Amino acid sequence: MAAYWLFKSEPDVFSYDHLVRNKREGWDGVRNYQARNFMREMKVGDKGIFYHSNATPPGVAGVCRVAKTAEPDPTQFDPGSKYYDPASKPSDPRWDWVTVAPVKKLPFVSLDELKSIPELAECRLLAKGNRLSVMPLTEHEFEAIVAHATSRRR
DNA sequence: GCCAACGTTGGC
DNA sequence: GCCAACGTTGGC
Repeated sequence: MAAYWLFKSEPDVFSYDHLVRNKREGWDGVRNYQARNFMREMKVGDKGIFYHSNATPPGVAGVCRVAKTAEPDPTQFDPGSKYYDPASKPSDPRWDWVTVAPVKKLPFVSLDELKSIPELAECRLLAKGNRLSVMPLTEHEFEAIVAHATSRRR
């Protein structure tokens, strides 16, 4: 059964349009164990909401999918990378990435609008102090976001 | 730029 | 194992 996820990215660094241009991308730089463990649960074909954080305004930009399951994130071994982790050894990698691909760009839904969607009342994204860059969504939450983005008048 | 939230680190 | 210090995230 397919699962649903939310991926955060700062659009100044990597936006949904970048993903569309690149066709697929390793989701690098996750250095949080909880987020990493979620990525390890992902299966090919799982759907994701692509969220722009640290943006003006922040919000949802599109739908993506998991194109490849978790494998070691190579940036952890690259001393020139901002994601370099000297404590991680190739023989025992600490951090993984998954490969994601674009599915459909959505009309932008700002964080303010997300807060108004009743189905998202329990969503971790909207919880105070939430900093997880990768988190699970229920199918219900996923569909509510897509429906909100695509059904409203523009 | 500020600051609240929260994860990680390291001394003890 | 506790907890203070520190770093990062992310909304504003």
